[in-house]
Amino acid sequence: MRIGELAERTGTSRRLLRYYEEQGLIVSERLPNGYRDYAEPSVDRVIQVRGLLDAGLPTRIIKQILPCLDKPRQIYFPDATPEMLGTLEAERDRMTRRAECLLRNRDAITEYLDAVRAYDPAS
Amino acid sequence: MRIGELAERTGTSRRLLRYYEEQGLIVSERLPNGYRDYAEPSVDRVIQVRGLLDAGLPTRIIKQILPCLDKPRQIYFPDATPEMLGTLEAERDRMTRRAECLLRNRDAITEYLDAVRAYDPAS
DNA sequence: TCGAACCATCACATAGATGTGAAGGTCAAG
DNA sequence: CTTGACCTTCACATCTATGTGATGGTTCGA
Repeated sequence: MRIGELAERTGTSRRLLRYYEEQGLIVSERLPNGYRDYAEPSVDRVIQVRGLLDAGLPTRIIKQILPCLDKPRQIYFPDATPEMLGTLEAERDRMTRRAECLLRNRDAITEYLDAVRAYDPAS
Repeated sequence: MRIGELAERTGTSRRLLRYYEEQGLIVSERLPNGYRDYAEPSVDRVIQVRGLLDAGLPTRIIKQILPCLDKPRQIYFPDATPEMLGTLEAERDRMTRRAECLLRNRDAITEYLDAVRAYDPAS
């Protein structure tokens, strides 16, 4: 598919799709006329990327995480240097802390909303 | 305490503490000489703010969430407009989605690491 | 009293994710 | 053959969170 369709299906501007490609987060083939040509899995990939960006990860880190997400699992073991593995572990832990922070605060919001509703059931 | 101590205890630059105050995320008294004077709870507050910023929330939203986090619970019911409650609900749901995204991807990283380690137990 | 170590405000710079628009190529349908 | 809707690259603008440095006031200990 061309960039317009991918943009529409992922709710992402064309500008950003090109940016993600520039950052190495997605790839595209080129049609004979120079247009970008995306395979079907690009849709999920872009959605993944957007979710991670929205959760505060920079493209630099997302790029390192992406190989972990490819199913069918295609692990290029030789590429997995010890530093790389260390980075992944650190990021994984950081993601856990982030998620905990989000859930903790989310629960506080829920509590707050419940309290307000108990006070004024009309809302 | 003055800004230097708060900075040290929260691992945050003085510059950022002043910025958070400007954004309405923290408050401070002033000493007779004009220096900022922070109460003890500011430490936790700053840590909260940093966690939420790191999880991708903009200061604008964090500011709206903060009143939910004050314990002992001090809910200013008259301030709770219906729009405000709607915003809170929406943000709460967004936080849930963010956390899910983080945990999902974190699990994928863990799987990946396990697979690599199964291949080469040395790492 | 002087210097070091705080503090203040203010302005300018940077980096990352994004928007916008210019200038121009491709293609299909009227 | 022209028009409109795509696409390309490139450059510049914007917003937010941050760094950095200038300029100057306060306080405290040698």
